[in-house]
Amino acid sequence: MDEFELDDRKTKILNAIIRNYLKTGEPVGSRTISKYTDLNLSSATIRNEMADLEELGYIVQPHTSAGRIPSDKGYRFYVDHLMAEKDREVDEMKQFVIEHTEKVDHLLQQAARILASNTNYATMVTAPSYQGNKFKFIQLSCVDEGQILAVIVTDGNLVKNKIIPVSGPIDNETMLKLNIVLNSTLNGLTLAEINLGTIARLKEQAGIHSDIIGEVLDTLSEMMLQEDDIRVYTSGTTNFFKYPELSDTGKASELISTFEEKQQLASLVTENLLDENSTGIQVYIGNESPIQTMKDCSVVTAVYELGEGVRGTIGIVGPKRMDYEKVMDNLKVLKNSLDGILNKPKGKT
Amino acid sequence: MDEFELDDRKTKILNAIIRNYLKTGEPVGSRTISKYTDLNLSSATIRNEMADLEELGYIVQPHTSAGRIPSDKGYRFYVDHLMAEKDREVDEMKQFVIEHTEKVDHLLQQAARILASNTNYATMVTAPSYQGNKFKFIQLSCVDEGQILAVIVTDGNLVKNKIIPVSGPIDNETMLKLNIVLNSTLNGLTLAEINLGTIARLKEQAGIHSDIIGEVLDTLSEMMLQEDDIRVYTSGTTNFFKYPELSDTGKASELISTFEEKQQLASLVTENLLDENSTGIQVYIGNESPIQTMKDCSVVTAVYELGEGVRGTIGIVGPKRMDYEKVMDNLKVLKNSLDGILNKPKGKT
DNA sequence: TGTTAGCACTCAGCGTTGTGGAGTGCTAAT
DNA sequence: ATTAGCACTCCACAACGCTGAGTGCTAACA
Repeated sequence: MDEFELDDRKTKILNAIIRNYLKTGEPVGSRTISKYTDLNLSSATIRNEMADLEELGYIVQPHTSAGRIPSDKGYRFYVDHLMAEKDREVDEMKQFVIEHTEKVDHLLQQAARILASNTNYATMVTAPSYQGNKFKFIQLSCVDEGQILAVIVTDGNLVKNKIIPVSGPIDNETMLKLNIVLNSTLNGLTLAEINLGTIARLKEQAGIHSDIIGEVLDTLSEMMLQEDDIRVYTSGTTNFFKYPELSDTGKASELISTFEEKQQLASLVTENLLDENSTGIQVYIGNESPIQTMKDCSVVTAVYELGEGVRGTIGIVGPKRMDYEKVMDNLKVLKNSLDGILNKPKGKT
Repeated sequence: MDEFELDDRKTKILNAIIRNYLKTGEPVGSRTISKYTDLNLSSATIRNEMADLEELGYIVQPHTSAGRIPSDKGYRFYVDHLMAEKDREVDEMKQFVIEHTEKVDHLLQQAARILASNTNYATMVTAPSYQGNKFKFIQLSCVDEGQILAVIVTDGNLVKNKIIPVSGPIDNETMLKLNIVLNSTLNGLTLAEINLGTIARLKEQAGIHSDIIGEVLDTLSEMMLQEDDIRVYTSGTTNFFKYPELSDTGKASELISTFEEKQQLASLVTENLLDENSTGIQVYIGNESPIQTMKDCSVVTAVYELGEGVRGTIGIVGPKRMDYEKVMDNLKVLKNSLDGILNKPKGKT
């Protein structure tokens, strides 16, 4: 649709402007372009074209008699049409992932850190969530007179536990029975598949201990709408200071706050997790981002899938003039490394 | 020792200087003091005394013809001798804690947040660690052919789990036996009390499945030296920008980075956890802090004890001219609220 | 002897000014 | 359609000078 309003020369000029701006961060003037590009045009000609491009909304002028910088629309055009695909920088990362498969927590924190130091932007990695995950195993045990421990394992081998207070002690036999009932009823179900019918049936079978079942199911549903519990690992938030356009007006510090309040980040990221099975990479430019604080930033996210249904997100937040190619490359590589890591045979000898 | 080199008047003047500086953050001049203090002295006299105080090392001059600001030694004298003890600001916090006892994670994050918004400094709260904690309950279960799940509960109701891969399937009976052996042998022991003898005995009883026992014990010891896994919740790191003496030279951004690398914070805090049973509040001024990044800050920490042996730390990091009274008050209150929370009867009706 | 008033000196902070460079838009020539 | 040239705009930055706050020192005073 849009791309027809740009002829070949305009496209080239726009491309040159953006590339240049991405590098320098300074408004770029007509003279610069007239030298930079292969099509040999004088600065005056460029000026005319730039005036057109500005009218079309692809670039803007911070003030009269300054060069031009890309608008959101300009950036969008760039990532959609102009950007080259590359495949480099694969090595380093791949190794890193393979080596540290033991602890998911550390793995992800590491991932965030490397990504940040690689790109010089702020990064975040959300821990896998239980999206559409099936039950594998549930176990209740008495730890104490008034307390029982519920442990829940899902298909992706994610483990969750909760201590449930009960009114009185429960004998071993009841415990065993409850376990059997729970396991046989719930096994193989996804969280979403538990409905009132299931619950009623469970409670019936549990007899006098239906209250415990209730508690257990509560824990389950807690797991479901666990938005607020999503673990988010961040790194390189101070990178915001490296970009004057962000660090100037205290925006950087707002952004850092946002990164500390991991909840918000989580929300940014969950919508991708749910909506799509698209394995693609999402780019939000400026106001396209759902988080207001980031209206002067670009956000690039990717979904990874550790194991069957166990999904998380990687994200990078930087200035609009971020190096999109590099960022997307990095994301792709990391995503590939993480994908299916749980299903792969362990690296141990 | 030191305090004898200061007569009464010098003490009063030093006190006035520091209090004033804490409020304003500006170097304080002789004239200000001559009006501020009750002892009616002219600015000239004050100047003489200030010259003395400077020679003694309690105050310094940022540059000629500027007022004086407290040195580290001055601050130290202040917190040790001059500071008034108060007991206010108890209300708000107490309530907060009582209401949200469900999830420790959230509780602590909340604690950090409130503390930060209360004090306007950066705060951190470390999650409880298993220091000297006793076993209460251990359970192995088969989740899969090649995998068993080990769940460990400690005295403080902290739950830890790990999935252990095994070579072949294990029948239910063996499982049961292993559980019994583990529980009966380990019950009531602290992590430190497991020695080679215990291990040997366990393995012997386990027979052919001693390898599993080995794995379990590995998990246990992992829990022990879990320094690197200490959870740290931070909040208000951007508060550093509120204090020019920190935000100027990019120190703030270094500090924020330090707060992102939670490991370092953990190390700052663990020494208190281990060394002392002192329930006191620690104050590090400037270079007294073990973390180099914080040489221009003061750090105040307190140890809380959620339950028997389940300890964590609360800490506040701010400029040297922080409001020590307020900070220590807040820490005390929060500490009191957290202390013994696990042992208290639940607030539910 | 301790305290005070007065004076000369220092220095950071701030607003003012002016200059240079980069960039634009427009017009006229090619 | 493209280009060269010119006048204009505006930001960035350095230089300047002023002001206010503060000191140290000396001389007078109780």
